[in-house]
Amino acid sequence: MENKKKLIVIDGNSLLFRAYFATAFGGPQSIMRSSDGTPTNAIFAFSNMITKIISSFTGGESLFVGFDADSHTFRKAEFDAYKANRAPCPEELKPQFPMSREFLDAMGILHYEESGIEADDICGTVAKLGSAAGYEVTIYTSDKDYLQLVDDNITVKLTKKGLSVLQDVTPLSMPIDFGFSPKQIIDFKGLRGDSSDNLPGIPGIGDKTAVKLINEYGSFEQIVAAAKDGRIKGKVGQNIIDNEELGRTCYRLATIMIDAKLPFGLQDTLYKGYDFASISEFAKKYELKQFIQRLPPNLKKGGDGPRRPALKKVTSLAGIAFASKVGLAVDVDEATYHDVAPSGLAVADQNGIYYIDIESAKKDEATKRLLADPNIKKDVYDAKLCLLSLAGEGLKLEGISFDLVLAAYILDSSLTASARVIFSSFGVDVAPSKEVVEDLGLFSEGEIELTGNIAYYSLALEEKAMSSLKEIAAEKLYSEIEFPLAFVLAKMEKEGFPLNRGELEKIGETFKAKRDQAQAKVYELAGHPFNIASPKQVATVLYEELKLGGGKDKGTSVDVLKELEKENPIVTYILSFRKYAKLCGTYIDGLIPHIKSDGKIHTIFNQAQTTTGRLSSSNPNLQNISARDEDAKEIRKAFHYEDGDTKILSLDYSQIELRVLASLSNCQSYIDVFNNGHDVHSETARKIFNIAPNEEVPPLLRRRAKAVNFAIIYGTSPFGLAEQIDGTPYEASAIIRNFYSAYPEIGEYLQSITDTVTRQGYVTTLFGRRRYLHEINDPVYAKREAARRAALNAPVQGTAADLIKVAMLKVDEFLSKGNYKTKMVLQIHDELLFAVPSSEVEVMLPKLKEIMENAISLKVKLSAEGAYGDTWYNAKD
DNA sequence: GGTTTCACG
DNA sequence: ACGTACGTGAAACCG
Repeated sequence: MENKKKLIVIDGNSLLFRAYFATAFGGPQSIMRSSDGTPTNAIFAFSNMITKIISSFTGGESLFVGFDADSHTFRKAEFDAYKANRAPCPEELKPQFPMSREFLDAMGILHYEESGIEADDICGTVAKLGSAAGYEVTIYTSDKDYLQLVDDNITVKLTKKGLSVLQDVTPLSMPIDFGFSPKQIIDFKGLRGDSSDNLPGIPGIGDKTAVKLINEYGSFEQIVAAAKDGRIKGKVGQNIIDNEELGRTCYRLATIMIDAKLPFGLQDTLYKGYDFASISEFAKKYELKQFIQRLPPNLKKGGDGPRRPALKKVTSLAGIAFASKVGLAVDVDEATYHDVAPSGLAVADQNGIYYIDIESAKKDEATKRLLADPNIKKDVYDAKLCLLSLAGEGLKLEGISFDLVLAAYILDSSLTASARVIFSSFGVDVAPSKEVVEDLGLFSEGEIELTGNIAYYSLALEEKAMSSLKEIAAEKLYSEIEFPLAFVLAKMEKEGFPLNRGELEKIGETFKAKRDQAQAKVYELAGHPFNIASPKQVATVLYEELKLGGGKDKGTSVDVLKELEKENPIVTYILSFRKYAKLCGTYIDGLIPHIKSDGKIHTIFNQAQTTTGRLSSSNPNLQNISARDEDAKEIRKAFHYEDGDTKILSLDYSQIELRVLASLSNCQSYIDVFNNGHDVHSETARKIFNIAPNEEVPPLLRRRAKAVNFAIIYGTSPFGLAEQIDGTPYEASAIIRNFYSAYPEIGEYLQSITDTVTRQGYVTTLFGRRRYLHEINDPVYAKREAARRAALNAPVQGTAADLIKVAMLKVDEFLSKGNYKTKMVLQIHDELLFAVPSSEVEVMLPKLKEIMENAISLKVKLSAEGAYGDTWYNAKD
């Protein structure tokens, strides 16, 4: 069969309505909006649908969207009640109609509307033009009237549920699904009417009668004739005769025009691709963050964005005269660069982009010289990844001068760490455009082009990024903290942290045994086996079968199950199963594949991930190894060095976030608690519960005070605190009031944060790291409040993150300059772990403690506590 | 791919 | 009257 040209026709009104209601779950108050309150839910779903449709385009397809212009149509002129029963358009949808046209313009998609005729007349005309010209036409709509257009070339895709479930209607499927042929939908509407358009049809005729009559007599006119000559008996026949004209009117109104005069032709519907600058501006304007990622790069029109030279694939860099500063990118998977070798690398300057495969690079003296030459500066995207993935292939890299991902992270920590999104924030698309991929002819070559673009634009954007950093007064945060830290983290990742596989497996055996015991008890008490790992099945057993907690499904989280424990011992066993299953899955079976041939785990420290400035750890995450639960922390015993010499030193900041809060708020009485070496939770308990200095603080009150201190950092709410202290919100708010009267400066400080974020839309840490809270002025109260709490927490959590980063830099400098063998191996937010050979054990603890405590100067003393251990488990007092 | 649960700070 | 702690990553389920 020949390949027919494709034409997609979309009823814009119909789809936008669908898009709105498919995403307006919580009512108008909770729909998605941009930060100025503009509703964007329908646009979000509509644009996703369009990108999904065009994602299958390979070039040469046509695409058209028709809209209603207004309610003045020829149908309304003929029949005053036409569509008179329509519910008014939701207020939140109205502004999204012009936005959808804005979207289509930005995407380069032809759309049209005209006063007097409706979207279906425009779409019908375009579809039939396409059909006549032999196109394979697909119409997207939720309106069944369109079925009259179905022919050998036209398929209608009816939305069934939301926007994702579609029913294909073809000439073959129509009689099966609807009981008549496409043309007969009009006859059907003449008889039956259409309640959504307020067309009454013939009184007394419903779906069944209409289908029956159509099958018996064929068309509306033939049915009228049959009624008149008595072939249709009884009330039905009489009704047809009495309402002949009304039926005929309905018939006419249900007929879609296929000969509307349009000011454009079929050839104008050819989709020529989108302009990246226009569409990224649109996405930015309405804060559609994920949208850019979904854009099919092969449909981007070339020539937009800053110009760049064509990429050349080479097997040697010999003879190429590069500038003294180049852009460099490594073609490697960012999640597995410790294990999986890169495919190649790209080097670029203003005049050229060169890609060399990894095997050639390893053999090429010119490449090795360029990479290792500290005098040839390299601008990169993700220095740590470049450094380590090349090192893994024996390629030395020196002279890294700029890291775009870190600069972008400081400029906006909320951007997702995907290269395409980050570069798009500078107005550049690094995904290769259609022309380029076509020239190369091979899909896999896309990665090569991407690498080349990243190399080129990392260099090209340095100046722009640096001046933006200067504008927000964050160039020091970049150049004195984040950029140098990348090299420290690279060392830590490369060094790794030892984990003994055999011992871990042995610990795993005991966990598995306990898990299986718990499972057996659960099955026994439930009377049958089921999947305890499935929250749904657990809920069925607990609430439906055993009728616990009154038989009402309250969820299956730990808090809920703890409540139900006294009702039935099965709950205890379910909790036990959960715990051991989690340990086996995540910490035994999950960690084993990450142990490399050197007996170590090499995590990845994500430096441009969190919104607050913290690091995160992945592949695997070594920042959440069990520490609280007695059984679970046994796992830490398997982390140790095998040489019988190296000890693990753990040093952690005590109450770092509360100290930061004391300093930021300049609350002298709170500062004094720390500077006098007192226990902050006990002192807080004394203040808020009025405990005399000569009295002991009861453990319960200390626990409650601790919860209060945390509540303050997290953005207090009486309800949330009440939950934590097992009290009432009333009690909790009294306690919070007591706290603020004891430490008034803290209350004033937190209020100032609320004011600041509401006014300027972001908050900053002590080092000028910003966090934007776009939702702070959201019309939805809950979103606004969530943003406010995050804003209260961000300066505290973020300053603590900045602080330990400075400490890490100072520690690294100390260890390097002193030529010590001690290595810094892990960072866990307020804690640093070191591998210390016995020869250095004596000097290290006090020295590192001192460096950490004096890393920066706050209004409050810092304190770091630590201990050595043979294993991670023992590295504490 | 989104949701639930749970490990950490 | 709202709906209720901040920041992460991994595994498993489920549609």
